[in-house]
Amino acid sequence: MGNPTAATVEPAETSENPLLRIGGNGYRGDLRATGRARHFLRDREIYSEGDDADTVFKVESGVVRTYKFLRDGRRHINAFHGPGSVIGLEVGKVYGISAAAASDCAVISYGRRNLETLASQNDQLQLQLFSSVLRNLARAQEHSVSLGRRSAVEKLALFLMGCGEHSAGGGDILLEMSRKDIADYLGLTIETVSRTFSDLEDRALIELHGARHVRLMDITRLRDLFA
Amino acid sequence: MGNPTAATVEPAETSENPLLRIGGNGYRGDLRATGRARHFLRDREIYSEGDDADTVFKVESGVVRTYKFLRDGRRHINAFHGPGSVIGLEVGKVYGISAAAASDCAVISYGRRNLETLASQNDQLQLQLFSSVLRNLARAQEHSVSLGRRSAVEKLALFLMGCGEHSAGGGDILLEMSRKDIADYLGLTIETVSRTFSDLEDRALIELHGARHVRLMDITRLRDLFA
DNA sequence: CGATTGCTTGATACCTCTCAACCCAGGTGG
DNA sequence: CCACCTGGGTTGAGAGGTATCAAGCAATCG
Repeated sequence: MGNPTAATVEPAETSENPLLRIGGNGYRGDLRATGRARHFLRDREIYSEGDDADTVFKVESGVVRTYKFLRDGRRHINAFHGPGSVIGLEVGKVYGISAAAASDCAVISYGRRNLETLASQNDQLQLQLFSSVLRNLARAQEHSVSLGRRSAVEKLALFLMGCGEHSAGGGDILLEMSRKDIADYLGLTIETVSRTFSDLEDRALIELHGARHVRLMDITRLRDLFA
Repeated sequence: MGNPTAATVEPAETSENPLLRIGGNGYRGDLRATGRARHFLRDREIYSEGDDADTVFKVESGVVRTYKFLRDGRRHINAFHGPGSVIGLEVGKVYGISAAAASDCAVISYGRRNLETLASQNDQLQLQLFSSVLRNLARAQEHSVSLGRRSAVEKLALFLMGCGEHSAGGGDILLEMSRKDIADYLGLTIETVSRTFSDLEDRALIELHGARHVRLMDITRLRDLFA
């Protein structure tokens, strides 16, 4: 951890995660089933909505964003995924959403088929995948509430608090993503995000040291902002 | 089907669903593990955020809404669940969201423990549960885009089209839910929902015969509304 | 029949978007 | 080393969409 990272990114859970151990000590099956380490530069596409969903990914470091486009170009970011998050699991043949690197990041990719056979033989792995999806769902539900019912300040305060929880400490946050990413995640425009940052700074709730470095100055009042 | 139902409600899938067959032909295990049929009147609570998540439900008929409250009373409805939908599966000890009957409805309840042991012995059931969660996630993601990036007309048009897909046909819809439910689902107010209905009617895209009975008059132009 | 509840409609306020200018840091090339 | 360009971020003015507050209407219920 210690990784200044995105909001609502889940804990690393390195210790008890079977996916990480596949191919490591203990596993004796087909080697092709093991994950393959891959790296993506910032903004590089990982998979795209509509593509054949033949690969599942687990984030190792950095932040991945999953997102969708409307026909007229409006974009919506559904989630930021930090270390430990599993993405790319699908019911159907194709991905229902796109994924790209929000920052430079490392992932492990697994062939869907291989993962499926592996999982059918390994209850713990199955459970891991299941809880991972369940966590993604819970996060999506939580975020929906923000999108549907919260104001710009509330959204941003909540977002920053989320980032703060996973960063090293002291309320110092290094944002991995651009203003546009944040806007598309919170259902706002860049301008409103920027203005809201300034607003929070005027109220002395945060300090901005450059666009990407935020310091949370008054956690209590920040928390009060979103009831 | 033929059941005039909610938006984004999934197909009944009665034929190939193991959950439905538990306790029916073939099953030989502990009887307490089988589902118990239950009925809920409109607006009756099924489970509540924070409660012990010891029961899983499968909707048989009617519509269930899952929702959350903010401290100040604002409500957000995350989804409407029609026949075939499974709700109440959780990672943690407690429910992360509340569920209530949006219309009178019938559900089958399963003890979590029982379901878990059952699933560990039954691959097909496991797969069913997994895909059910995955479908819920996909729906949540799709809906997020609406909440974050669509206008009131777009939201409502999309909602109505979703309802239409699952209703008997001919573009005749009987809404199971109130204006407030729709508003809280789409991230709007009752007034805006009402105005938008009237707006669509003025444009001759729909006809209203009472608040709950909607007829889609121009599917093509309705679809054009949300790009 | 009056009261209640859910829905519609109107007037106005407010929040966020849109369009536009500006700033700043970083990179390039003369 | 500096002029220039570029892209991301900030700020401003005005427009527009949705919320808010308030009134009215229809159906339901006691």
